[in-house]
Amino acid sequence: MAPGTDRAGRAPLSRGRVLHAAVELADEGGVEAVSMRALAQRLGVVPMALYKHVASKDELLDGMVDLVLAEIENPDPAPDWRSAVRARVLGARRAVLHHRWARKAIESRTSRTAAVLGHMDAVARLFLAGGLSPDLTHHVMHALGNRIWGFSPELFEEESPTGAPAPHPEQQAAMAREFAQRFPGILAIATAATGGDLSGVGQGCDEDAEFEFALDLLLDGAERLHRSGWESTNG
Amino acid sequence: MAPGTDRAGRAPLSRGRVLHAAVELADEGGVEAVSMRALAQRLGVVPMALYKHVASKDELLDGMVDLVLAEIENPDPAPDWRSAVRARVLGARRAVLHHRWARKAIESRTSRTAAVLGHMDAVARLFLAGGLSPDLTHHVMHALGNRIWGFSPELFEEESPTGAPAPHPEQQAAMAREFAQRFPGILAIATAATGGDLSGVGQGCDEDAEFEFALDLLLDGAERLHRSGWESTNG
DNA sequence: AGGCTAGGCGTACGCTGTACACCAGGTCAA
DNA sequence: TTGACCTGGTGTACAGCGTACGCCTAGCCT
Repeated sequence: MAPGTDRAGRAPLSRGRVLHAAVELADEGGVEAVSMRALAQRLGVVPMALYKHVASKDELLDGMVDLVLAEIENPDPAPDWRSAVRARVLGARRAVLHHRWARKAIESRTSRTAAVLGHMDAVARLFLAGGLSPDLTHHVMHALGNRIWGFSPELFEEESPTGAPAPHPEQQAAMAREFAQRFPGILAIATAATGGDLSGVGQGCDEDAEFEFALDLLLDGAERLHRSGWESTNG
Repeated sequence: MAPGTDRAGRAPLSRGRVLHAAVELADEGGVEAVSMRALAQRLGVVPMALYKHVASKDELLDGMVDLVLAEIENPDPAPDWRSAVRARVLGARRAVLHHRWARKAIESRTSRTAAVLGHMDAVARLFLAGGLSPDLTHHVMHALGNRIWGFSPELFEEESPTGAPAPHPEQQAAMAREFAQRFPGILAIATAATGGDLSGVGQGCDEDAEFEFALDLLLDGAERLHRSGWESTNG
């Protein structure tokens, strides 16, 4: 019953501690592992204690995203807007890749925290500083979409090592045959990516290359429009 | 106790009926309104009855997405791959816009149903039929990402008519001033979109125009690379 | 000394998905 | 005709979730 006994070795809670613990939890088990109860347990505290430091789980997730975004380092000034944007976005990508859950978390967020707005603002200003019109910048940022956070929508990705581990090679071959018949287009582009090896179709994508390809495609387009003095048709 | 009395006017359940009811529910209240219990109640049935027709809620959502995708009508054959892809994607967009929840549902889905693969395959084949190499097609489809479903990542969107309805015009003005100071880039591109009117910043985006802009930007890029005989650097 | 406040605790509510056992009605074979 | 079997709807129950509300204690400030 000595004061402080049962709480020995436990620093007092704080918003920062809560957020950092949540990030750790997510790093280990993904966003879905972050529940108020699990988080509280990790902090040696009762669930409701957390609410003295975050208003709700939504706000908790916002804070976690902010923490990830804070990892984005300001890149060296670049000679042109093209490479400046590129560097900033790839910087964001490093931060996001560092936390595998961040993609899903960012996509699910609906409110714009200061950190989120900050990054968007930074990107926008790089375009504007490069001479692009606000109008063109606006459209281009829409076109970039979530890619300003450094990730692409995962069209092909899969994560299904669950259930049937190996449904007989024979049966598997049959499925492959049916797949080839029904979805020849997908098969063609999937094998193109792996150079003929179609085991784990679409699994062998080089995500980094894919991301940079798309980013450059978009920036190329932006540059071309900018140079040709593009103006929005409704302006 | 006459047979069939308590079930009068209730057609027997079926996978189709379950799925359609779920879609209606989502149409009215969004995906988050679709719970097994709510769905069961709408069908005048006990929750567990649904599990005789769908394996799990995940599978239910898959089925709902399939239903939306089935609304995509095959467009008339186009003279060139460019407009063929464009037509198909805009067709998907019509279907997805018809169900406001579909975007979120598609994004959240992890497994690829036949309908999903079918659409991806159709798009891929349009590229291939147009003469694009499988390799380029693969990259371009990655670059298109979720846009092949007809929607862009919603960078700016918001839906927060909750809570504080009007935090005093004076206070609002102060917030606007602070916003302008901290995020001048965002402000610039937002006002560019609305032509100077900054009430409801970023809210006045013409989503359709924005989508087509991005789509054309990507297709332009693809066309250019195709014409210049692009080959992937790692091939 | 007395009150205020910040912060952790405990209980409880309503919601979620779904496992498991049961049971009525229909079909089909013996 | 009888009994087995399958299909599909029912009921109960469980574990987990976010969080509203009230209590209690320690420290600070007047």
